[in-house]
Amino acid sequence: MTYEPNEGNANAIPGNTKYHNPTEATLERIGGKWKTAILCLLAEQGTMRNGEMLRTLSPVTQKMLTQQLKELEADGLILRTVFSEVPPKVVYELTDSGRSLGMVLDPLCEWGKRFVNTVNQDTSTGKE
Amino acid sequence: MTYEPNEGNANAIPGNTKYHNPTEATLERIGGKWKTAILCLLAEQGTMRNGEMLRTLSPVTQKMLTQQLKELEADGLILRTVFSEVPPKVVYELTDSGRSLGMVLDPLCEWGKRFVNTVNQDTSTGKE
DNA sequence: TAATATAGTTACCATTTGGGTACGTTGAAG
DNA sequence: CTTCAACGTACCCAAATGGTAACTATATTA
Repeated sequence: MTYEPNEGNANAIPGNTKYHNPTEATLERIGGKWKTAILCLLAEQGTMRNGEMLRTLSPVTQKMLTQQLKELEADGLILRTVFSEVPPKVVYELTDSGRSLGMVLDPLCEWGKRFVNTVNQDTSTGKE
Repeated sequence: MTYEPNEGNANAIPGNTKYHNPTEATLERIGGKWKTAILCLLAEQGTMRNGEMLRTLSPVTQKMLTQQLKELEADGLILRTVFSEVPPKVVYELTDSGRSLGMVLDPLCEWGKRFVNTVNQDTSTGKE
């Protein structure tokens, strides 16, 4: 009942050869370099403008921010609203779907804190 | 209380410039292509040998499997036991730390199932 | 003598992801 | 006429990740 493996089980994603289970589908959507940070910010602030995020998430670059926001929007996790003003104004906020991610991001964060406190120090993956 | 952003907050990881929050630390450990599937299998089966996983996770390749298992071991999530026999025998199982990941993988899986059922069809990220 | 089984390793290539720098748009302010 | 603010896009490069095929070791079996 925990992770639900690949093909042939009730949770396999029909017609999808890309993931082996729903877990990977989720990971693919929150896996970008700045995505959890962005989702975090929006969850806390409600709405935010491009410039605000750029400053808050520094040293993210405009390009990376735009890219991550686009992907999150394409996945229906955030809403982008453009105001036809000059200078331009664009506001981002979570959709219901994006808000529902709290349920998964919370445990991720909790585990991360515990992990860092016990195993501690960047054993990570042996890379770098 | 949800995602906990970067630098300067109580959950920032000390001396670590690699992640912005504990969530990313977790993601880095479960983010490999076959890792959730492997953790899944081990959670269900208890212990497994290399060959078993190779068959069960097909079409994973030996190289990828070895690589993912090595990383999981380095991160303290699984235990690798070698029996000095011929032909060789190696057995893998979850550590306590690895077992505790159920808490985070479960919600990931649940969200993935719901996501697929609602937004459905691979909107994914616009790539591919 | 040669094939078998197990659990890898190594070299090499392709794809994906992340990142840097420069440029574009628009109307108002100086 | 030039500059600024706000929000991007285009182009190009580097690093990380995923994947394929060939090679290794050794006791046992045929």
